[in-house]
Amino acid sequence: VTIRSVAKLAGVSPSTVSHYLNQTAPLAAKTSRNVQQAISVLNYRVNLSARGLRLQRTHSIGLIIPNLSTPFFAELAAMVEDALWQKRYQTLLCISERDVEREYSQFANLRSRQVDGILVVYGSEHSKVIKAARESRIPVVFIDRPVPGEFSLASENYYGGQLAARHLADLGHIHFGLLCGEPEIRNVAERVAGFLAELQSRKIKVPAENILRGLQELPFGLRVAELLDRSPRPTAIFATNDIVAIGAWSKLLEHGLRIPADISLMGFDDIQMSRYLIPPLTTVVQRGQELVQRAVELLLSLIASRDHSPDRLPSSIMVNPTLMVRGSTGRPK
Amino acid sequence: VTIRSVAKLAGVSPSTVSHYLNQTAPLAAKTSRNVQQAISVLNYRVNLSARGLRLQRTHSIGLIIPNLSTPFFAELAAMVEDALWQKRYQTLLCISERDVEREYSQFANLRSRQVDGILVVYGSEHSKVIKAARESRIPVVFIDRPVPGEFSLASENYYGGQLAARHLADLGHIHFGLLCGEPEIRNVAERVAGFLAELQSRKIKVPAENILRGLQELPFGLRVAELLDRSPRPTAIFATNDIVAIGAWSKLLEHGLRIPADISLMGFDDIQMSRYLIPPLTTVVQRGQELVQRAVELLLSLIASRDHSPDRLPSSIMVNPTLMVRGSTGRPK
DNA sequence: TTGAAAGCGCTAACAC
DNA sequence: GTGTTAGCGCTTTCAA
Repeated sequence: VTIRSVAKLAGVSPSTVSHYLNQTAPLAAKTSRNVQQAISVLNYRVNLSARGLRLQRTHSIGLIIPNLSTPFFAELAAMVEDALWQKRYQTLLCISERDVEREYSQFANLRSRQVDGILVVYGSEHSKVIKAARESRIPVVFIDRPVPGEFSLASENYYGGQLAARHLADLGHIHFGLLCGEPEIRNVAERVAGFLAELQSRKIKVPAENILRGLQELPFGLRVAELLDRSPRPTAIFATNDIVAIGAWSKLLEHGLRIPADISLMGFDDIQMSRYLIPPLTTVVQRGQELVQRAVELLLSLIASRDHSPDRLPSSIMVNPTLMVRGSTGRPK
Repeated sequence: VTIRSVAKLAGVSPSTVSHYLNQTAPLAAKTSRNVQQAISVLNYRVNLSARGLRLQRTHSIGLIIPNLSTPFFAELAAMVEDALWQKRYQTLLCISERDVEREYSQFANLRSRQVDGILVVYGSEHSKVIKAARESRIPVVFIDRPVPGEFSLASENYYGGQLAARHLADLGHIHFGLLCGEPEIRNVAERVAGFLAELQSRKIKVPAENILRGLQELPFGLRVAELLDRSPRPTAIFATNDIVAIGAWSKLLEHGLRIPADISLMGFDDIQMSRYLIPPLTTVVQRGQELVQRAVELLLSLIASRDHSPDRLPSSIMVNPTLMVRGSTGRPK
């Protein structure tokens, strides 16, 4: 059932139906009614594939994201879908698994599908998508990391690391343990750098053996046990994301330690779950909602202005994280 | 850059380029080379929007899912994206938030976009999507609940509830507490029914006051504290999903109870996180990977056979859950 | 082995 | 106010 069949039934031309659909010309009341009738009789629905071809606009956006098993990413994805749905855009989901090749071919595929724009939470510093974005004329906005020369939004991770250190040091902690995700991930590296820099400015050193490295996933947090053997034993643990902190939390409880009486624990991200642990997790809040909101607005405005205005200059927007003090941190004994 | 420009540069006709692209006719080696060259010079990529219009096949699938904040759903969504990507299909993501109207308009929108098929994890027993699916000719497969008269895959939740009860009763438990999600969600109701039926067959009664009801989300699990006041105090707790069990787990630890020495705890789903708690959670495994794998295969085969074969008869495939005994359950004191 | 031509369903000048 | 027509980029007979 096409626009033609509707036109035929209503006794008008296809273009009249189109005008009715898009309110692109005033119709006689009677004509309007006839068309409306025909549409509902036939249960007609516009073919967006055809419209997309004609308009060179599909009203769809590609989202490339490393995974959904990291709660922070799942939350981002959901916020993106919601923001786009509000604007009547369809989300095309691509999970890259941080695989550079996969990510790249997903990008190419999205372009082939004529999406109006692409949102990318990229997976690796060696992403080929940046170059691809630069070479194509399609609007792309990067989320979660600053990308020089491209439109991007990211959290100021270094500052977030500083916030964490400041909070713990202000409480009086001197002996620290760190659970660091992959140092190749720049966000992680910056959180750690900010954390250590803040401590250094207070003349506090963290011994190298107190800095553990592993994947940014829950099981890595279990390795916190290793830090308990150090002497002096750390009185505060900083994990580079919440999910690792949750792993640590679980292990610490198992060891019979009380949080925060015996040991303080901090994370980074503020995923939903962090609020509900007992004690709830003190963390550095990445303002995901703001990141997504602004990214979507930016992307849609780039799309809107694409044909009309001259090229806007790319810029990286940095969103400052904030400190959320909950129950998992306190003064050292 | 279109197929025309490629044709022009290569000195052939558009149809020849098309034949090259789709290997739908043998080309002279030399022609092939020319076309190949022109394609790479112009960096041509086929416009899938146009191809979709022409072929009446977009190689895209819609996925409607209640949310991504429930880890089980996030895992399902990721598995769907992956399975479809393997088959070179694009996933169009729609999050319904269990909102009947939203879900319905997402379904309609997906149809307008000419997706080849739709996968729906539906949000409510009053979903309008079932009716819509029945009235449209588009292949639809429901996941997570059986839908009479439609293609669907679901876990045998009643049996899963029985498995849980059997395990706990076999360990010698007599006094139980239940944390039940929304009873309007049929899956939940069936898990509970199976659980209670199995106990009843063993002449074990669960007092009504030991059955708490709430949302299937983590904070509800915290209410497990209420069950600790009952006398006799329950020695085993069954939650209708893992995330609620995790909430309970956290609260129980806070109360200084040892799991499973003082109290046993079971969940349902087997989300990734359950493996990493300490102690790891004994749970009923919903085989999400199998659900998704079979759903995708079914959907694609429906799509493939749509024009050729006669209509296949819809059927509900029930996947039996399995028991995963981990550390959170043991004999009562 | 290649090309001409029609058409997928829609929109938008432009004419009436 | 409404209709005619061309064309978005592609595939696919059918003919050469």
